[in-house]
Amino acid sequence: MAAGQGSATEMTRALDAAAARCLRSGAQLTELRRQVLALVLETDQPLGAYALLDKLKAQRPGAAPPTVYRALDFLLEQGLIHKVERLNAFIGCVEAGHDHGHGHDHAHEHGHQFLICGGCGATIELSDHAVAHALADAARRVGFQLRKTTVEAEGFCAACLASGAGAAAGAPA
Amino acid sequence: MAAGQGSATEMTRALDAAAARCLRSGAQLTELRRQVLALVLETDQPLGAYALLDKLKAQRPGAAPPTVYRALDFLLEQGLIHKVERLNAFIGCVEAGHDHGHGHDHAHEHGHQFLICGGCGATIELSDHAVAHALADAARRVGFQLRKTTVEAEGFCAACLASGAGAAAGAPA
DNA sequence: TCAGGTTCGGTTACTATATAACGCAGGTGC
DNA sequence: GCACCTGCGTTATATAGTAACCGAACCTGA
Repeated sequence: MAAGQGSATEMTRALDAAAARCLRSGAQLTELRRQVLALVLETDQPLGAYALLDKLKAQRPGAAPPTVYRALDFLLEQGLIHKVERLNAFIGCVEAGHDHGHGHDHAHEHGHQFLICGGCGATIELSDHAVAHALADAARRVGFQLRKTTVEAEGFCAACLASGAGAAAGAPA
Repeated sequence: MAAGQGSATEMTRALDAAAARCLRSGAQLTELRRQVLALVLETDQPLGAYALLDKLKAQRPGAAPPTVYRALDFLLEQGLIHKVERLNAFIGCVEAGHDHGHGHDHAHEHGHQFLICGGCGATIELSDHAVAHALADAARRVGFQLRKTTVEAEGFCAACLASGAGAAAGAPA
């Protein structure tokens, strides 16, 4: 359960695509980085750095905080994962799987958004251009040059609303 | 310098307005909360909880982490300050000053956005409806009920771009 | 006037998140 | 060989945030 990648094969394919993408940008997806990426991808929910560290220790007993943080920094730079600021946690980038020729240049991020369900903890990644454009417009209007955007929201997902989990908090009985 | 409120008088007026607003919502702006709010307001840049704690200790020698965090939680609930997630820091809410009759209900947040300058650290608060609406639309489209949104961006402010601080990072020579 | 609640905040201890600084191993180029 | 770079192990520490317990102040109702 909680598998972001359905099968080992799929995972391998995703990791290889990531490796290829790194190479194209002159970076190297080393064994450590590949392990950390695999751990992030195999959980489709955001994973804290220390939760990740615990998992990593199974494969790499000597692992310490800098071990994971360095790998995470690399993966963030490569756009292979995202950080969910509200949770101080990391999650695979949905875009990273599809290998469109140029990758995205992490300077030309099209923007992404996270919706975090307070009921079940599910985190949904959107890639809504209207949101990205509205923010870009607002920034341009005050002469601000965007480099990286963080758009996150907390609330209730459709499933939790349907099952009434949102009712208690959203509409008091 | 770095005064969000131009004068002591202005600050007092802002604090009194905040107190009035708290009363209306059945809450109390105690001396501690008032001190913490004043410290946040007198710095127009985001302030970390521990930086705040240091300042607070001048007035309240026994202050400890829970002292500030409890006050900050209260001020956040009242909508008097915001948390900048990317910085784990707190900043006064620009809206809180103007005392429009009903306050805003912190359930009906109209949404706000922060633009954080990587050059000078300035943090600009926007209140752009287009951004808020775009996000609300995107959420509704996937059946997600928003409760609280976090929209933050890092980049370069107009002043830093003009003085060339952004050139190095934004447009390689 | 006293028991019972509530809010507020002091205090101690702790957990969680993140980074600094040092150093070494392996590759690359001269 | 020597200088340089990247990657990472290792130790220590900084920063951020909470849990739990306690007592003071203040209500309230009997």
